[in-house]
Amino acid sequence: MPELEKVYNPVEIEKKWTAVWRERKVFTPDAAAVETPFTIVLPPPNITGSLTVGHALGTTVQDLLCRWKRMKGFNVLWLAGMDHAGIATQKVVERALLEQGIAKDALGREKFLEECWRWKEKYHDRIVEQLGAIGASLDWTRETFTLDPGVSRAVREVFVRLHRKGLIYRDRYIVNWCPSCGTAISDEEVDFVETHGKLYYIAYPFADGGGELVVGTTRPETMLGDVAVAMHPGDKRAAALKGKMLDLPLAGRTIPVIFDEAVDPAFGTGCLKVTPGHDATDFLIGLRHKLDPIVVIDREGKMNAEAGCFAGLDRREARKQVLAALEGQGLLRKIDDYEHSIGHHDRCGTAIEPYISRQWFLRMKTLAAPGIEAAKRGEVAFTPERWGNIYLSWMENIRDWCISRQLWWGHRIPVWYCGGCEETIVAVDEPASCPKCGGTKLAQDEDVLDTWFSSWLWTFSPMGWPEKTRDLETFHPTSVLVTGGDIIFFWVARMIMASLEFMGEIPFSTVYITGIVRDTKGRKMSKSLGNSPDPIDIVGRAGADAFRFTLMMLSPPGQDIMFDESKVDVGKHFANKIWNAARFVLGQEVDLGCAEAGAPDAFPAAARDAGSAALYESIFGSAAGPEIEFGWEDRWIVSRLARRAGELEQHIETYRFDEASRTLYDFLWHEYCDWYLELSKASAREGGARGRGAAVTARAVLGSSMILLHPTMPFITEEIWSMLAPRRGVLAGFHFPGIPGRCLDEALEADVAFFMEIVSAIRNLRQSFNIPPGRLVSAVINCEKERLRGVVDIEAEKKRLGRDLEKIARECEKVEGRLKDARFVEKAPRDVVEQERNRYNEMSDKKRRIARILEDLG
RNA sequence: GGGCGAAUAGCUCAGUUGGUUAGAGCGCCUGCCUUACAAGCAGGAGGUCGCAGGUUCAAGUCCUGCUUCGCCCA
Repeated sequence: MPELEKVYNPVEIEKKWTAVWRERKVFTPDAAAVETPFTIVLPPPNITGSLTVGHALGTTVQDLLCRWKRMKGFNVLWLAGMDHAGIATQKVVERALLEQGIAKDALGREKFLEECWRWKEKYHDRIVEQLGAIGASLDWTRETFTLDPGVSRAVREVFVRLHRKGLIYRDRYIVNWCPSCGTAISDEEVDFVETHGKLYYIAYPFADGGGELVVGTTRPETMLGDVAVAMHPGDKRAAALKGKMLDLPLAGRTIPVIFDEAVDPAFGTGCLKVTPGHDATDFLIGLRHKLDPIVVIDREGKMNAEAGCFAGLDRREARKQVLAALEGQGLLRKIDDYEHSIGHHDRCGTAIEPYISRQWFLRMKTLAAPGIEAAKRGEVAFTPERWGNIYLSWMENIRDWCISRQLWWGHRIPVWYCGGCEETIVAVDEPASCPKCGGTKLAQDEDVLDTWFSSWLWTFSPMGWPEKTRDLETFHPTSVLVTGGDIIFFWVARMIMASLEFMGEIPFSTVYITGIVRDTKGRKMSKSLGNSPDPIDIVGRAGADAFRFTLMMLSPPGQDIMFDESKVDVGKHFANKIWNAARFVLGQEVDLGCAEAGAPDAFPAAARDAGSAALYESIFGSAAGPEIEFGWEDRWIVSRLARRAGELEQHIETYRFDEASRTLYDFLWHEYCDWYLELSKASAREGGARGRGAAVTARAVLGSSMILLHPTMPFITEEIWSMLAPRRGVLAGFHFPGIPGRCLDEALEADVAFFMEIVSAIRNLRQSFNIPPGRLVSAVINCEKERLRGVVDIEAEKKRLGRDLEKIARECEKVEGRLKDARFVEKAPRDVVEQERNRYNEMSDKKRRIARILEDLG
């Protein structure tokens, strides 16, 4: 037996097993295998940077499920991959280049893309390293990148099919425009930020000279693009104002007064300036009233020629100058403080500019319908359930998806325009010539697709779709999707729609939504904030197992986690505890006979009936030598093991990873180490048949614990397993039949629980009577005061017992009152009443005992 | 404005369909280097479960209202 370090040192051990697993290809499933498949696709991390603690949480959950299922005998595929993350990556590469003094536009599209690919390689390798460090049992042989040719082909295929169906269209429309990134973005990419702003009241004089209308606006600079002033048709002033024209100040134009239901009569003065070029609501009003938009702000957020003397100004500067000009003309009536939400680009924080431009859109309503049905029928279930409602409410109010982006990094839109006849050609592969005029001057659309337009195919595009592959047949639909609630709209909902549309089946049956990992200030841990420790550093300091265990223990479903690295100590201590238990068990010098090889027949039948021997056989293949005898404590711990194993299974199957880790922790630390191993030391000292019984049990229970714990703490369990059962192969690939049900012994467990209570009581007395730990005491405690005087602080003891007595008397009264209440006896279930009676008897007994001791103490 | 989540020990959190004296880890106090583990062992202190009502034989748990914090949607 090798000498084991006193303190568990994970670094070398983790490195070793990572290599062994890779070498043995434990995590690469065979699509042709007959076992039931279990599939998870890794939410492809963005290659913008390295992973955060939040990723570590999601990865651990997935790994736990995969390892659990693998040991249960499933054919497990956990698919690895990464996302090109269009706008996010383009942004970081742009910034990195700028730091070297290189502008993106000066570099040109080709060169810039080369830079992006270089970036991708670097962070790809980093992420692979990180995932490996936390023990992810991913299948890297099937690894996919969202810009891989196969995926790209799938993306184009999808675009063409949707276009053919009439679901993809191109239109000039008002979109969310990021002036800083210079691209359109989808509604989902806009974050609304509550802002202290102003509401400006501006007077628009009537063109015929009589009076004025005052409009309230938060964006005075857009007035230069006003085309009307709108009021609610029910407004009292409506009749009088019909057909009236207004002079638009600063612009030298006249605009009509119009009436539209969309105006909120209670807001401001009830008069709304209509600016279709720069507001989504106004755009729709403009359409309804056939008013052409006037655009006054350009794509960079500067005023254009339409803005007259304000042309060239930044939109913020323009606001100041417009207000000053209005003030000068005496038209600025009032300024109120005003709290409102302003949309910002979620990637760069720039205030969004509603902007009219020609973009590609995807009609979502028809795609959403089957996705809504699937969730309502329960074919796709969310955990925790409430996320299902969030998904449904979004799906039911779904809007068209703007899928084109004015970026370089991404899937180029598969559309070509003919220079000869202006024909638009939508095709999977680049056409050689125009099918209409035969011209060869074809130019591909300059834009790329939204990143999510490739990730929404993620459950099937990496498996080779649109080809009918063996992988697709075996592993689709996938089993569980593990991800954060923040990308339900971006990703989860769209995957459900894509899979139903193109595969004709759901992408996954369960969506497990993890909590969000926050720092101690409550901020989400993110790359951009830079407030997440690198998982690799935590692993380096505490070990992957400790980190994983802590994450699982800290994450009740649906709750965010306030993470602080000091919390990992729980896991670190636990790993050390396990290590030392193993050190103790493996160090016991007991002759186990044919510990691993040899015939099980060598066992006496009686011994084989005992749970621990049966267990030993089931794990190690055969059992110890002929002479073996088990004690009650052996049967007890085996019974506890069986019970805990059942609880664990229950918890994992219901995604209660916090409960699962607690179960393992309590069992191993308290039941196995604190009670069982301590009890078994006496039997071990006895030696002989009894000693062997204890040793076999200690090993068997440790062995099964390693199996049960492996999905949570893969490295340390693998290491201990390799010492415990060196000929049984790697634990990661071990199929475990489960703990035999006959190991359970309820009566024995109850007896031992009682025994434990007595032992605790004696320890308590011992401590309060200051009896040295080394001294053996008789279990019959004599409380005659004369003998105790001098040894015991009698006053302190009396005080303590007095408190106990008070508490128990109070409780006793409560129970008594309950039992005397006829309504309780009549209405409460029989067993509850019975239980209360027993409690009453027990407590009044205890009350008498304490009172007697107090009396004895004087 | 609508929806959702949270409020339990000094700190971070459990407490699944209402039913023993509300638990854990950390921190704190006391005693122990008991030959697996001081990252440990044994014992202990500490909570009117955010507030106010209600339902019930019985409420941390269910209902209503309110307060504070956080998130999502408009």
